[in-house]
Amino acid sequence: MYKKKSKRLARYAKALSHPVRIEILKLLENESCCFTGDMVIVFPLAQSTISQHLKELKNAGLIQGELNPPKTKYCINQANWAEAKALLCDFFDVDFSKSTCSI
Amino acid sequence: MYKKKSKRLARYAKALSHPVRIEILKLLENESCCFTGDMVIVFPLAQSTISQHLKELKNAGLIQGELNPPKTKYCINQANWAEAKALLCDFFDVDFSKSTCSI
DNA sequence: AATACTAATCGTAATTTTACGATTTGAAAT
DNA sequence: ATTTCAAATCGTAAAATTACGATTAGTATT
Repeated sequence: MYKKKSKRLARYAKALSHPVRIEILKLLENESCCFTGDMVIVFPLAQSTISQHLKELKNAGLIQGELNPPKTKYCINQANWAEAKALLCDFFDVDFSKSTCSI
Repeated sequence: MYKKKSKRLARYAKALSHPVRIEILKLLENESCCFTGDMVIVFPLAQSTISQHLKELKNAGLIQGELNPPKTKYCINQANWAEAKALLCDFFDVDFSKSTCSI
């Protein structure tokens, strides 16, 4: 049907298609890790709604949750994050392999 | 509510959240321009469905249509395309300003 | 004026997304 | 054994997405 790359990219893009999910990921980028409760405080949404968005990010593979009862600690799934970045850079013709060039 | 950047990025990501829209954009990247009819031939979807997807890409600002009756020629909206690229690079910490460094 | 052609729009159905409150789960502390 | 707490799940409603066939619009051509 569609190309594998297109499907994977669309999948990641879908995960990024809601502002709260963008901001959750930004938070995890900065803080490296976060509890669900922290996000419920930060964002003006019900706890169940935040959980739902976290589940979607997890299903898309962008984050992973580590059980730490009664809390859950979330962080970025680095492998898939890197894949998403690579797919997007490829799509937009960004040569990210040179992005560390300092000259 | 949400940060302006997050909303814009989410908007662009949403446009990219369907495989056929990814492939339409790839086609436009390669061919630089395309008629609706070309895409109807390429993709296994009804003409009305393709039109719908083109409308979404147009609403998101990623493409623009030039009336050329009875045909319509679509191409990438370079300004918004650049913005989407910049927002994504910023989000993924890719320094795309250095992407042309050849050393 | 009538016809032909492309593409947009309309109407519709099925599915998915988004959001919420209420309930449940599962481990820790009392 | 109960209670407590965070987080997941359930049930549900409203809205949005995706897809299709049918119709309409608008320009060229005959």
